[in-house]
Order: sequence, then C-alpha cells, then structure tokens
Amino acid sequence: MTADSAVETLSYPSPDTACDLLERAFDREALVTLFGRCTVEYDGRASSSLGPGDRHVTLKPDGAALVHTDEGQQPVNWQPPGCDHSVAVEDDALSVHSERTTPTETLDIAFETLAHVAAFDVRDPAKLAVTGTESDLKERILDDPTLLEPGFTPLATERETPAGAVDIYGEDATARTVVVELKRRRVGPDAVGQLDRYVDALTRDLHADTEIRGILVAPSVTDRARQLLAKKGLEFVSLDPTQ
Amino acid sequence: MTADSAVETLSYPSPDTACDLLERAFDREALVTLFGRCTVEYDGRASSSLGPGDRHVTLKPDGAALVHTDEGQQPVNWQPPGCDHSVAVEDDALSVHSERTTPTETLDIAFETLAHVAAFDVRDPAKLAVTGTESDLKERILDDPTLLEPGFTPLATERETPAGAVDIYGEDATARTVVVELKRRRVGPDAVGQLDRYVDALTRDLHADTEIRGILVAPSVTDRARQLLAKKGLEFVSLDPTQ
DNA sequence: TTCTTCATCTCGAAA
DNA sequence: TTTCGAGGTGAAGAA
Repeated sequence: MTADSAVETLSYPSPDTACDLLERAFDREALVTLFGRCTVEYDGRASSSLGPGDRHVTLKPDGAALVHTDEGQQPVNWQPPGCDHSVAVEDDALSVHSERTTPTETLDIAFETLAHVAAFDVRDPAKLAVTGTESDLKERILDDPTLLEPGFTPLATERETPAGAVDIYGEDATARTVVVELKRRRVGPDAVGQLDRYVDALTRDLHADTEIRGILVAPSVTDRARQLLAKKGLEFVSLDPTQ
Repeated sequence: MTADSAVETLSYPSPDTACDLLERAFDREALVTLFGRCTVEYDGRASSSLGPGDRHVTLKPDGAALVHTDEGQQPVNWQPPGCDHSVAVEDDALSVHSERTTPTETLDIAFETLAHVAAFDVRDPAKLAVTGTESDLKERILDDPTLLEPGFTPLATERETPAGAVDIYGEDATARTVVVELKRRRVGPDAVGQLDRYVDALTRDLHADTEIRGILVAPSVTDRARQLLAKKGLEFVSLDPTQ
C-alpha cells in the first residue's frame, strides 16, 4: 500500500496503534470506520444505553457519527453532522467520544475488543438527482393545469399565508380562489388538516365573500382522510408525481 | 488471519476476488462493507441517479443496504431490510444489485474502482434502552396526575376513537371529559390539529352534553400552534419527558 | 397487508 | 437562530 493510498486499515490493532491511525485520519479529513465489541452511551435530547455487542461505527469528516448493528436501516445510535469526535485509550481499551452543543449531546463508545479500523480518503463531487418528488408533481400541474380540473389557473406557488406557504394558489373556471396541497404519496388525516389550515387562514386573510376551495392532490387517500375531507368540505384529485 | 476470524478484508481486490469474498460473506450472514469509486442508480417509489464518486457501501445480513458519502447522517441511497443482495462482475468491474417487491425497488451500484472490501461476523445480543420518550412523559403523568392539573383522573391510555387512539383519556375535578395529547418536544400546528381531531371525534361519539376538554402536553409550542390552540378552544400544559 | 403515529426523526429553505 | 414542511422518511404497534 502506498503512502498516498486512499485506504488505510488495521486488523485487531492495539488501542494505541488504532488511536494513532484515527488521529491522523481526522487530521486529513478521512472517513473512519471501526468494528468491534463495544458499549454505547448517548445523552442529549433523550438518553440511551446499549450493552456489549459487535457494532460497525462510522465517523465522518463533517462530524457525523453512526453506530450500526447487523439489523435495520437506521443506526442504533448516532450523532448529527457538526460534532467533534475524539479518541482515547482508557484502561488499555479504545474509546470514542463525540459531542456537540445546541443542544448539548454526547455519544460515548467504549470498545472491549477492536477487530478492525479503516480510514478512507473520500472524494465525491457528484450530486444526487431524484425524480418522482412533490416538486415534480407541482411541475406536472403547472405544465398542464387541466390535470387538476378544466379551467383551473395557477396564480402562485409557495404563496404565504398566516398558516404557512400554500403549494399552489389559483382560481377555477368561475374565478373562485383555489388552494392546492400536493403530496407525492398516499395521504392520511394529517395532510387534510394541513390543507384545512391553509384554506382557513386564506379565508380570514382575503375576507372572501365566496368560499375558498381546497383541493388535496395525491395518488390516493386513506378512509379517515376521505371522511375528514368530506367533513371539512375539501376536495381530492388523484394524481401521481410520475407521468 | 484464522478461518474463524470475525473480520475478513481485501484492499484493492480484483473484481473476481471481491466477488468470491462477498458470496461467502452472504452465505454466513456477515455484514459487508465496500469502498470505492462508483455510480448508483435507484428506481422504485421514486428514482435517482448518482454520478461517479467515492462512497462507503454497507450490506447487512437482514437485507438492508446503505450508500454513504463523506457528508451527512443519512445515506445518499439505501434499501430497507428484506432486500435480496447480489454481486456480479461485468466488464471486469464489480457491481452490486439489491431488489425487493411491494413495492418493487431496485438499487444498482457499479464500481469503477474498488479500494476495499470487508466482511464482519456480527454478534449483538443487546437491546437499546432509551429514556426521555413520549412514553416516559405518559408515565410521569400517570404517576402524578396533578402534574397535568389538580383533580385530574386518568381513565384510559390509547383509548380508541373514530379519529385514532388518544394518548390519555380522563376526567377533571368537575367530571368533565379530558383528552390529552402528549409530545416529547416543542410542537407546531400539526399536533394541535391532531388533538382537535380526537376531541371532535369523541364529542360525536359520546354525545356529551358538556364540552370535552382537549389538553396538549409538551415542553413548549410555537406561535402558530398557540394561536391555533386558542382558536380551537384547546389548552396547553408545559411538561418535559424528563424529571 | 394497511393504517396511524412516534422519532435523539434528518434535511433544507426561509424569515 | 427558529420555524416549517418534505422525505424513496424508517420503525413500531394495531386492526
């Protein structure tokens, strides 16, 4: 392995050796991983304690920390980006400490055995391009407003109201004001409540003499959501973000 | 390295060598990581495309997959547990494929260069213990109902209504029905809407001759939430999950 | 399965 | 800094 290699690894290192590699990796902003039997303590917005077991730990150069078990998509413990990571040798064992402020949160990982340590020099210029989002659904309707209903005219997007920004604000064929709330997937009662708050806020704001229409646009709705729509006098149009 | 070692690693392996290690690792339900320059394509609930860059990939024995860049707590791409992972050599390069059904989702990772591969044998019997959750806030109030207000009597938790389950259902000193919605942290208008739906559903359900009280319990509320509480005739009590 | 809600949600944008 | 809403949200519990 050359000195400028993108990867540096140690198998079953001594705590001191691991500590040395980790300090140097932090200095050059490498992404670091550790694997071994450890305990994990977290304290901050909540608190948690995790007894001994084998886990995979990732420390990112932006200050994020991830502790993964063999199961689940989500880490069992973590720290958000912006934290300060440090390593130390205590009682001949490696320990990792991560902390941040606002709010104060600390993560402490104590290794009983350290099976593997690696430092990766990461270069990643690429940006992720996603399609099928709520923004795509909005573009679809703005491109062809008749998808919502014949005669619909969009007047603004992200229009501010006292209750928050409305996805699409416009008027129908009879010049009645229309508030449109978009969701990229099947929705429950929460989305109906959101639309209702916007309609309510605009009704007060505009002192409209005619009732304002509220239309929820999503692929589908649950039963309770449909009942709540009816109760609130709101409407539903089925549309998918993808064409 | 012994045959029963918990860790097996390769630096800059040939695609064939890496493929061999990975197949064996899958067979023994090891957790696998890869690092190198790759592109990532996802298609399913949405679609995404990620150009070339260095990433750290984790494949878990439960079928979860994670693609991490050097930034952020969240993976840039992923698959949930339950997916089938497979590896193949195409044009002398390693590619990883992961798929699932309901919904159909595929993740394809094509490595231009593979800098590191590792297989970890994980044993983790421990369960995570968390405190400071909404459940803890509930216990606090059930232990000492006067924290809500003097004379409050809890009658049920998770009581079902046509709008969903109420966190705490009880009555006040004057025998008026009380619906309590708990939140572990500062809340916005959505939580007020939730409480309002429960109060409304119970009012219909009970045909109560007296008005039902709705109390939101959280550390604090935002301005809009406070205004919405006032408008809906709902109340707020400031309480923290931690003592 | 679907539905509903919690989460140390995370993340980004805007005020 | 806080607030607000999107997210391929994920995860858990119940129907």
